[in-house]
Amino acid sequence: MTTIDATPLRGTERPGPRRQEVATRIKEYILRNRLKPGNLLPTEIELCEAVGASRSSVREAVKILSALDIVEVRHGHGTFVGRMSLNALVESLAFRGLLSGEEDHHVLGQVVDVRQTLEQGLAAQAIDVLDEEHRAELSALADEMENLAAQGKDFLEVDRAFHLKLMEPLGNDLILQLTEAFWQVQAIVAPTLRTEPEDRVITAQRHRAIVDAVAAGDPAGLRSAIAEHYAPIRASIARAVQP
Amino acid sequence: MTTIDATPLRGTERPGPRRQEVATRIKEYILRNRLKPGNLLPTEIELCEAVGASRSSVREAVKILSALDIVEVRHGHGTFVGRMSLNALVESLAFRGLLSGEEDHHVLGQVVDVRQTLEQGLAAQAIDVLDEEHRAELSALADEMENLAAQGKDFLEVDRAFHLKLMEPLGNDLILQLTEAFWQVQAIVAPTLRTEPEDRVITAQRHRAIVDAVAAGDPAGLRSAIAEHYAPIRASIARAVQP
DNA sequence: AACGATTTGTACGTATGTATG
DNA sequence: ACATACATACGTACAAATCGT
Repeated sequence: MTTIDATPLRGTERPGPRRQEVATRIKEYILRNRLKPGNLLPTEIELCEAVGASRSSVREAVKILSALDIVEVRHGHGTFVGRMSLNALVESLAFRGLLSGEEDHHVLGQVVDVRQTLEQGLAAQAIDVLDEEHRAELSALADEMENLAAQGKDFLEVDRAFHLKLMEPLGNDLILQLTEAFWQVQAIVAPTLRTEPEDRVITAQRHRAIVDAVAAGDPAGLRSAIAEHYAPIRASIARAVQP
Repeated sequence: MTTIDATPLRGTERPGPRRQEVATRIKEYILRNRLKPGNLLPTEIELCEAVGASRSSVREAVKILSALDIVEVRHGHGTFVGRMSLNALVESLAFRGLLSGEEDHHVLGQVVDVRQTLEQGLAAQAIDVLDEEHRAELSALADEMENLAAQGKDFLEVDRAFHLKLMEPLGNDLILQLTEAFWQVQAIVAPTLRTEPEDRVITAQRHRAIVDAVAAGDPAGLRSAIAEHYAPIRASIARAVQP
């Protein structure tokens, strides 16, 4: 049932590198056979025969696709259709941020801009779809932040959960994954800043303000609460540029 | 001057696959030496010696990094620090869209949501920073769209230029690249829809409305003009689900 | 628990294509 | 035209992980 169009790469036509050709064929195979995430792909050797390439080339192509989470390779088991996460975006952006963050942190600042824009832009409709249960969970997370901040501890995971919970009821997977991705990028790049302990207390309070604005059903208030929530990190970035 | 910390991977410690180890080392090398995009990296053979891995592992690692545009390889020339584009996001998201687009087009719909959210959220400040020259260019692009639409032609490139020009004066590289990336994803996935010729005429007119709102300095009008601009593609998606 | 079959991971060798001088 | 340096491609052999018997 090997159906990878075994046309032997007619004649001299060789547009790009071999691995790119192979990667394209594998993607076409997935589309043509309507495979879904988690489905098994042919073995490397079968792919070699099907596409007429060496195993090295096939492997390099598969590694490219796995870096994009289009496929997922499990040692000793097989190659599967990937989960299509935004891992590639995170890795790429995070590295860019680390590279630029040695001097200024302008990439980090841009990430904060995007996060704020998305959350503010979706705030109004978030209020409409947030039910009582969601509001209670957000409030509980804000409580937890305030407790941890009072103890001088950080609350990375709680913060992550908060922002995801805020966007979750919109029912848009992509927005949820972008929220997650940009949060991760900030979590990776931000530690290169020195963070003031009092900033954490302020940040916890600002999350409380967001919850309050949601409960009050006040879109404009929510937008400004979100903006103020990002003020401490912006201040840290500004401090880092001119210390 | 090879400085890739040639610790021979002490003893039995082998957390992940070899290529992941190598990829991490290469990233560390770039960061440690403060390399910038375009700078030359050591040759594959030098990397092999430095990290104590075989050619195959090094190549697979480099291919992963090149898929993320962290490095860029030029045949017969060498390996360089990459341009850090969002190519990985485009490839990953576009494939996801194609995969889901065989039945419904919910991924395409989510991409449209994100594009609209970003543009609406930035519309207000875009008005503030757009100068006369920008407005003239936007107007010229809208003219061009209307002309092409009247002739029944498509205007993909003009549309792309329009949306980039709208976000350009904000001075945020990341937002510009996200605009470009999501546009590309839509351009790749949308052709799987059948597009009505009259939709193009309407879309051209909606771009004109955006220009007018910018010229009038009317943020609320601009936001609704942007929303209406995406109406035709939303309608196409809805038609595709139940034809 | 142990073994073998299957599949991916790593290593090495050789030849070829490509860009630079 | 030639030489050098580099990436590309192929093939083979063996190691490591997973699964079923």
